[in-house]
Amino acid sequence: MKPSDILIKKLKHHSQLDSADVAAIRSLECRFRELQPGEDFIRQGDKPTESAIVVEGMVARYHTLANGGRQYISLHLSGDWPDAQGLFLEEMDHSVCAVNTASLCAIPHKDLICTFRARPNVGFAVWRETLIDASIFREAVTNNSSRAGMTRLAHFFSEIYFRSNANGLVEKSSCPLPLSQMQLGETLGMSIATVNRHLQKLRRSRAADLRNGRLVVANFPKLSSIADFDPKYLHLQVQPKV
Amino acid sequence: MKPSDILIKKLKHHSQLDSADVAAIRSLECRFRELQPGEDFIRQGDKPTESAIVVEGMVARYHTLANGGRQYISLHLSGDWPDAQGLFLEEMDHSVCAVNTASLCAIPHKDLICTFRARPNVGFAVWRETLIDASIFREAVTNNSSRAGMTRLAHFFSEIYFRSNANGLVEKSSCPLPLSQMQLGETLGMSIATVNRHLQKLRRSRAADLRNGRLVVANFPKLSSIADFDPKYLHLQVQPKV
DNA sequence: CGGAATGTTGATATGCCTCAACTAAAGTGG
DNA sequence: CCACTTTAGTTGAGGCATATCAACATTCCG
Repeated sequence: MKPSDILIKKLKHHSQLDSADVAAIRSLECRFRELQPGEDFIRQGDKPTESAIVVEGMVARYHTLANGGRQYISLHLSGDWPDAQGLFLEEMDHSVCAVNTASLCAIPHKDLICTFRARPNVGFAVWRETLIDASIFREAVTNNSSRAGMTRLAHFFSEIYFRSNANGLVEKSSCPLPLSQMQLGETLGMSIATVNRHLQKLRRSRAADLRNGRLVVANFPKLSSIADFDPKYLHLQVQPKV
Repeated sequence: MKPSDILIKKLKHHSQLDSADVAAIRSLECRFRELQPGEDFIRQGDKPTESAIVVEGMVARYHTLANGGRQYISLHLSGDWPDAQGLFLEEMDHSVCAVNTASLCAIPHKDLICTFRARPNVGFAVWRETLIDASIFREAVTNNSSRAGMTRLAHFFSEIYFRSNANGLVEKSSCPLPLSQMQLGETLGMSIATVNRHLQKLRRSRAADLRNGRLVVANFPKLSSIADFDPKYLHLQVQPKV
């Protein structure tokens, strides 16, 4: 599948595009880039000149803290647009790195903006994409601020599983999630020990488990109910087959 | 000052608008609405048809939790656009309420979108505004997830003070912040008791204090340093006079 | 095969939550 | 205008969840 087709498919999840819009997207030139696990795509402080779509693998946004630590903000799957947030910003306020081996496809901002001028609907679709991103950030605020450890972990898993399903990445009730427990902790704002203990509890409850870089969801309804998960904030239509 | 002028001023903080753009914004019809303290402007689940600009007072976004509790996501000052996030979303994933008495000015989505089609630059400016919002959400994730209580409170105060200053709301080293300690707790993900204790410590340190609905910042550099605050994520140019 | 990264477990410490009592301030009605 | 009620702020005691630290097991990788 061509990168632009991945993108078109994603945008069509929530937006109407006519054939001219689709053609405009297809005609965008894009620069391929393969990243090694942990490699940065763009850093806090950089001035972005292009935006990238994830073609394969998983990519993460993160903040670097004063003490050198990391706070992961969001994860991005194939078809996601992890730095559309930089489209109209002078300077990156966060970094974007590959979690596992990932390939991205970068489109210059000027080409994008040119397309948005010519075909406002394409701009609106990408704008909507950035708004859904923002909605995911809001949910992360709520999740990390007001849910107990166990619920928080389960909520995070529910979201990843739900989004992976929408992106066609679920196979045999599991999806890729190549995070270490350390990284999980840096995502959820808890220590590695706590992550480990909650993870074991979740495993024993037979709702979900994280094994070999994959999230295995044995019982999604159970997981969602532990998680207090309501997918409305994802603004998607596709529901996982229970 | 006309509502559209407040908006134009805000957008010009970060975007270039030519005279035709300004004229297009000025020509938008807007419906005034006054809200009582605590009153909702729009609720989670509603289907938004218009977007509002804060003219006066303070407005907040929040999530309603399963247990009936609240998580405040962000605060909005005069000139802010607290539900631009709903512009391209079918259904609100959060609510927006007035914190104190507030007046808003609501513009129908269809008029806005029409303007964006005619004058892409206006759309890009508003888009940028929503991206700055998203950047503030990201910082809230980091603040609430990985900073200790004291630092977290100080960071929140620093942000409000900095943004208020950019919006011309600072007078004699203080700005409006009509939140109860309860609401502060629901913003920062801590209990009211903890908020109270940290607040007192901050007061004793003579960096900042919250009195009579105003945030009084006696020593902004000190507050920022307690807060580990770096305003880059706000993507503004205006710095408070120290 | 050796070393590094990751995961697991236990012991201890501590920050924060919960609850409860109390004070202070603000709003309300007689 | 005062008495009453309500709301917000303050303080203390106790307990729990989570952080921290340390040891050890396991897996991964060169």
